[in-house]
Order: sequence, then C-alpha cells, then structure tokens
Amino acid sequence: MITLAEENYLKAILKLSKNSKNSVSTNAIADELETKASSVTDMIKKLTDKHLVDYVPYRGVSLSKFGLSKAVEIVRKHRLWEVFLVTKLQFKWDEVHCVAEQLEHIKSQKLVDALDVYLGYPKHDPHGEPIPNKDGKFPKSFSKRLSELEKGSIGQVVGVSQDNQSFLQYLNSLNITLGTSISVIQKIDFDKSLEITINNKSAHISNDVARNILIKQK
Amino acid sequence: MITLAEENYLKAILKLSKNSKNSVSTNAIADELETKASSVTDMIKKLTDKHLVDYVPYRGVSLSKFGLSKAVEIVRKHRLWEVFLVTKLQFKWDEVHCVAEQLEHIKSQKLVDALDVYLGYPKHDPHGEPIPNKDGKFPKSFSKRLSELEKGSIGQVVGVSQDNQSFLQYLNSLNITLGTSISVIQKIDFDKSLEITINNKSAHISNDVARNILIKQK
DNA sequence: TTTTAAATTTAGGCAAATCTAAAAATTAAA
DNA sequence: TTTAATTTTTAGATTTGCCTAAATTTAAAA
Repeated sequence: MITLAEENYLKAILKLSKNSKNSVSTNAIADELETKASSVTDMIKKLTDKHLVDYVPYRGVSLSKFGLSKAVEIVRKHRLWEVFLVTKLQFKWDEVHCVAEQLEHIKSQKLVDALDVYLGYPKHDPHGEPIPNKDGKFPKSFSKRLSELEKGSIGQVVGVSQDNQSFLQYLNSLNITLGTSISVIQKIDFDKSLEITINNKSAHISNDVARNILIKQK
Repeated sequence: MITLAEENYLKAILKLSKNSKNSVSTNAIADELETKASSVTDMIKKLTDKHLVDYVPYRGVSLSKFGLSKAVEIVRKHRLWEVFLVTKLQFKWDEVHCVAEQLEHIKSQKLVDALDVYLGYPKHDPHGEPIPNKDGKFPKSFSKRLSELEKGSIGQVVGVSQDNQSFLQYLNSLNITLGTSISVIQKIDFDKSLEITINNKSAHISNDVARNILIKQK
C-alpha cells in the first residue's frame, strides 16, 4: 500500500523530472513539497524500499517503472476529477486544484474507470493539460508555449502548465482563458517579456507567465 | 482541523449512540472501529480537548453539540457520495460503501453543496438511509423495521439500516432490494425469525436480518 | 590543489495514532 | 459485603512522517 505522503512524493518527482529530464535533487523535492531536505531523504529511503524510485545517495532520485506508473495514475485521477468539478459541478478553473488534490488519493480502480466513462473519456483537463488513459499513455499534443512564438504570430490558448490559483486568477484578470486568441506584438529581448493583444486589448506579460501558457498556432 | 482518525471516531460514536441513546462505552467504540480499548481512551482524550465529545472517565462518552454537527456532516457526505456513485456512475448498492468511506473525508464545503445540487437534493441514499440537509436536519421517515410488522401484514422495502457488503449481498440473493414487496407469513416466537414471501417466493430470515430492513406498510 | 560554499545525509527528537501489558475502577456474583 | 470478573485507564513501545542541528560529501572558487 502506498501512503498519502508517498503518493505526494511520487507526484512531485514526476513533475520535477518533466522539467529537468534527469534525476531529481533532494532540495528540489523539498522546495516542491514545502518540506525539509532531511525529510525528503527519509522518505526517499522508504520509496526505495518499496521499489518506487531509483536512488543514488548524493546523486538524486528518479522514478522506477513501477513508481512512474503509480505517479501517472495519480495525475490521471487528479485531472479526471478536475474535469468532473468543472463540467458537472460548475466549478471555475481556478477553484478545482485544491479539491482535486484531495480526490486524487481516493483508492478505487472501479471509481476512476467509471468516472472516465461518465465524463466521456476526456483528453484534457480544464487547464488544457493532457489526461493519461487507463494504460498511462498521454494524448499527443501539438501546442507550443506562448513564450516560443515569433513576433507577429497569432495563436489560441489550449492550456496552461501551472494550475495554482494565483496564476489562474491573474489570467482571468487578463481575460485569458481556454480558446482565447492571442497575438504577439513585441518580444522584449532584455527580460524575455511579451507585448501581446487579447481581443484587441494589449497587455504586457512576463516570460514566466508566457512560458506557462500553451498555444496552438494558427 | 479534525483529522481523519478523529472523524472516524465521531462517526462511530454517532452510530453507537443512535442504538443505545445514552453515552457510549469505550469497548463498544473499540469493537466498532476494530481497535483496542486503550487506543479509544487515548483518542477520546484528544476529542475532549477539542470539545468534540463530553467524557467522564469510566462512564463513557457522548458527542458534544459541536461534535454531533461534525459527525452529521460526515454522514451527509457519505450518503451524498453513495447517491452519486449509484445514480451517476452505475455502482450497485452493495459496492458503494467502501468508496464512500473514503470520499466522506474530502474537505470542501463548496464540493458538498455543489454535489447536493447536482444530485437534486436527494433525501435518501441508495440503502434508503436518510440524508441530513445542509443544516444537519434529517428528513422525517415513516418506516418501520420488518421485524416489527404483524403476522399477515404487507409492506414495501424503503431502506436498510446496515450497509455492509455481506448483508446487502445476502439481500440480493433473496431478491430483496428497494421497493420489493414483502409479506409476513409467520413470526417464530422462539428466535424471533420470520417466514416471509417475496414476489410469491417464500423465505425464512433471522430477526437480525429483519431488524435491518426498513418497511413502509401498506 | 587546497579552501570554501552548497547540497545532502545522519543523528536524535517529536507528535499522531496505534499496540501490549499492567494497574485501577466498576460491576456482578457468591 | 467481600470476592471475582469485567471494563477502563495508565505506562511504556512502535511506526510514520516530519523537524533541527551536526556531520559528511560534492561542487565551486581561490
């Protein structure tokens, strides 16, 4: 049995290894989970004993095949529940994260499968993030990050790669949501920030924001 | 914050105090939760510190007003989730209990309220048990226990007062479900068991079973 | 290459929730 | 009413997941 704390570690390691590809550092996990490095070391040993991660002391940790499949399952549950909350219970996209954070730990294969059927096998969550299928496969995506677009190009928002509330509320305030058309007016070399227009209104956003907006180019 | 373990204690105390009215004994709670009496004593002290129960050492424990409202909230969540599982995800009535046991601990007032709206403010769960409303009020019920019916009387099953799987599966095997018509043919004085007919087929059930079947008399 | 800084691990502790075994209180029986 | 049986509580340990502080290892700088 994988405990709740262990599941959260698996999820954190998965998230961090997407960014940095290779093995993940103790400190990075500690930051992600807002805990201390020593606690991370403790937990990594437990995960190693359960064959969920591969670990070389001082060299970092990575998910084992088994650990990866478990982590992906959790992501699947998280995102399916987010779809449920938005499409059935009328939650807003910036309200779902913390409830889904709890729901993702419910243990019942039958429940996940039934939910998937009930929601019509959604491919993306309310933030546009891909939902892995029963076998752990992610749907292919053809999106780019807004930060990668050339000056002058136009695209449609198909997702975000952050689901924290303050980020989503900031997007709301800019009138950016799924489907919004954005054109890149200017790219500022100095700080990689962007001048953009959203429904003919212009705005200036940081690279940090642009990097987390996923775009399908026209 | 009330922990998961504490919530389970509150629920157990509520359940036991419905049967026995007065305060609940340490041993009874230990039995209900399949734990040891000493663990119960420990936890009761914590619940007392949090003003969730009233406790007199050696004399038993009862829910405080605050504890009762928390316990009822948990029951509300449990039963709403059961309705969701059966009406939306096509679970059978004997499959929902253990998943609802997990879902009842999800903390989000907005979620419970939205679920209630989404399900159409149901008054009873799939076992016929009453669902308290937002204010903790239970809907009135006019049902009797099957064991209380006179010889010769006829009634319809409107609920059960046990939701453990083996009981429900036994009822399934007798073709008893919500709405089933049952007539009492004979009451055996010796062991309080009953001869009944279900759809013209006769069966013999123990008092223990009959006591847990709720009937609306015709 | 030696020294310094940063990252990581170890050691020792703490709180929650559980356990066993022993002591104390209550209830039932003789 | 005294004794015996039962119930309940206390004492002392254990496990999980976390902490701080100190030691160790690795990486960076002089």
